Parts: sequence; C-alpha cells; structure tokens
Amino acid sequence: MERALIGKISEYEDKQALIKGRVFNIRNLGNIVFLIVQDYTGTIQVVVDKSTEVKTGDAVVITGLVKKDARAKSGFEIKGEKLEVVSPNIEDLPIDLSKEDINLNLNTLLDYRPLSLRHPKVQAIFKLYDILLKSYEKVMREYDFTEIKTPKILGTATEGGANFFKVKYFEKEATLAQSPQFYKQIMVGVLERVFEVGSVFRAEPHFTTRHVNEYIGLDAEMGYIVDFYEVAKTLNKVLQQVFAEIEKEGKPYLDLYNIELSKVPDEIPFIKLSEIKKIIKEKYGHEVSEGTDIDPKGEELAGKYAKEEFGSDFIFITHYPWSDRPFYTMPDPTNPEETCGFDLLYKGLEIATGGQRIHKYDELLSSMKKKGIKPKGMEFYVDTFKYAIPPHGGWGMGSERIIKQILNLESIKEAILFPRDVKRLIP
RNA sequence: GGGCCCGUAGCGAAAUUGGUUAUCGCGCCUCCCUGUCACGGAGGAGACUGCCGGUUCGAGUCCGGUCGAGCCCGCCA
Repeated sequence: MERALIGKISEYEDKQALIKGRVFNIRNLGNIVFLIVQDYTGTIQVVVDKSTEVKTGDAVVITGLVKKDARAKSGFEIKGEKLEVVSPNIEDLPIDLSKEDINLNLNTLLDYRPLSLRHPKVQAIFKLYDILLKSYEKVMREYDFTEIKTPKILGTATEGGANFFKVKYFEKEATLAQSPQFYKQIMVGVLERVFEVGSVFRAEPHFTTRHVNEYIGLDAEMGYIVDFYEVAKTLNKVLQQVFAEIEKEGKPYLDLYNIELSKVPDEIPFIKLSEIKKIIKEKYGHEVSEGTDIDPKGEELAGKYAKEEFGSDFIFITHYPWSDRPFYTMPDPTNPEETCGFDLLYKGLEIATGGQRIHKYDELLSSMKKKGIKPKGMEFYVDTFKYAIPPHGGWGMGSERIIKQILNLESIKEAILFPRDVKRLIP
C-alpha cells in the first residue's frame, strides 16, 4: 500500500490507509488507547488495541481504516489495525515533546536541538522561515534581480573593523565574509540588479537576544538609481509581497503562536535620525547622545512611535552620521556629515540597513582615506570603479530577525536551527 | 570588552530571618479507567542542591574561588 500523508488523510475517508510517522503522544484510557502520530504534514489520532506495544517517540508504520469522527480533534481518526515499530526509541526523551508548549530554558532548548526541533511549535518557526526564503527569492526575481552566490572565504575584510573570523587557507590567511558587499557592488556593473541569500559571519562577542555570529543575510544591490529612496521603496514593495506570501502560506504556523501577521504599509514612513531622536526625547523622555545611532531602547520607542503615529510596524530611519557608516556609503550632498541611507525597523528592531553607495573612483578613494582604510588587498574591488560603475545602492537584511519579530520570539537563536554564538559551536 | 542576574531529580520551578526526612508540576515505572485530546485516578522510583574551600552547633540558603548558563550595554542584521 502507498503511504498516506497525514495532512491529506481526509482523502482516505472510509478507506484503508497506511501512515508513517512518529508517536507524538499516547493517551491510554484502559480499554481504549489513543496514539497521536506525527509526520511532516501534520498529526492524526489513531485508536489502537490496549495490547499494542509502542512508546512515545517511536517511529511507526500503521495501517487502518480512516473514519470521519467529530470526537477526534482533526475531525478524522484511524482505527489502527496493524502497527509496526520501524525504529524504536531506545531511551526516554530528556525533554517532553508531547505538550502544546515546549517550555524549556534557551540553553536546554539548544543543547537538545536534534530533539527540540521535533516539537510542532519549533518546527513551525522553520516552516515559516522556508516560506520567507522561498518568497524572497521569488519576489526578487519578479523585480528582475538575478540571484547570485558570492564567496564566503575572502582575502580581505569587507566591512572594516576587527569583527571578522580568520581561517587558515593553505599557505595564506583568509577571512570569513562579513557581507557580500564588494561582490554585489561589482555585480551591479554586470547584471545591474542582483540579490543573494547567504551566510554572513560576524566575530563580535555579543550577548543579546538579537545577535548571533553566523546568520543568513538577504542582500540586494541595484544600479542606475536616482537616490536611496528608490532603494528603500523597492525594499518596501518586496517586503509587502513577501509578507503577503507568508500570510497566505504560513497561516497554520502563525496560528500556533496566535500571531496576527503585521501589514506592510504601501508607504513605510521615513524619518530622519535627528528627528526621531527629538521625538523620542520629547514624547517618551528618552535621550540619546548626539552624532550617534539611537540605542536599543530608542529603537523600541521609534517602533512605538511608528505604531502610534502611522499605525505601522515598520519605519525607515534615514540620514545616519557618516562617521558611523562604512566607507562605501554615499554622503548626503547637502550635508556630508550625514549619509544617503536608512535602517529599517520592524517592531522596534533593526532588520535591514541600506542606502546609496559611492560609485565614483576618486570619491571612493578619498572616503577610504578619511576612514583610514588602505586599498591594499582590495584592488579588485576598488579598481572596478575605474570602469564606470553606475549610481547604485542596496540593502542587507537579517532573515532570522524577521522571523523573530514576526513570531515575537524571545531570542533570535530560536529562529536558527543550530545557532552559533560566542559560547556555542555545538551542536 | 564592561555590567547584572542565575546554577536544586530527565524537564520546568519552590524552599520564611541559616534549623530537623529538600517541596510541587511535567515526564518515567506499576495498577485502575471505552472517547481522551495538557485525559483522569491511586501508588512508586528518581537529587551527595554544578564543583572546591571557608564561616557556623548547623549551609540549598552566608563568604571566597572555580566551572557553566542567561540577560543588559557596546556593535550590528
């Protein structure tokens, strides 16, 4: 008999079906025993004889008659006739997966990752993540971006600073990519519009609920732009469609978390950094020092302001100080202390950074000089600008941060299968 | 890198100002229960309270060290 998927069990009403899956829970009422069996499409209740030998966690193959039954939660149940344990659980599970909520400390959740991932609510995170990646790639192509994959083992750091990992590379020393920045800019000179979904490595020893040392960046870069607003507005449209796809396909997973998905407005509001700083000081009494980015508390308040003032979970903060941004950032021609760029906040957390880049060779060189960056080792990048790179810009977006914010997860690490942080290299 | 908290059965937690046999829930084992769905009921096993040292008649509780974990700041996506 062919395998019947639990998610499509209604198609087998009043017929024999063969299901394969894991025993999620057992409810033994004496003369009647209910098994909750889980496969990758869902769960189903199976009624079995009290003499059946089976334990929670066993991988089983069951055949039986599928009946419509209002007494079962999904409306269907299987009268189990034959049950084979194809792979038994040889040890009691160290964590309890049979309850609606998994309720573990983060440390336990991650230490037992191979098992905690089996819980439906944990799985839901990664089903949504799958939808996010799929729709991002789909929507970007609709906007004529070409998907590229750039190297992650690099000869030079892309973002400056000291926050890159060093690795041995034969006789040389290499660094792990902090971003695809150089390569996507180079590719603007080739394909005009490119995007990448790829690993980003950051060697910062951070201890927060929103940082990890390896994450998946959703990058994009586009040529012949008029200004950075064109980039931001493209990102706005992309997100709107991505969220529409998540709404459409992710309903069952969002429901597990009782989440009403945020609406991405047609026009996410823009506000200058200097302005939002004034507002959060006057409105919420939170002061941030001059000439720098707002702190996490300030971001939270900026998110609150966006919600109260514009009814939006999203807000673009623009014109960050040039001193805070990387050397390739385009300074504002009307005020070179500020930059032509933005951060995108979602529910008070930065999920993307973007803006216009410097595209003229000599401006790039002088910018590097001002930042004290030597072109040595990055000639392949710098020299490209001798050969007419069009005005361009793009963004980098944190995919896991989006999922964290959608589901209101406590930590970004919950949105990563096997997260890497300062202390965690295993599993 | 700076700061703040926390380590108690497999898991999640409790334990008055230091005081007798370390408590509860889940899970596990045994038994009862034909409609449960966080099933229910009865009973049981399971902890040298992270580790080392100190103070004290007495330490899960106080002190020092050590190992482990979490969070905040910085930095960023």
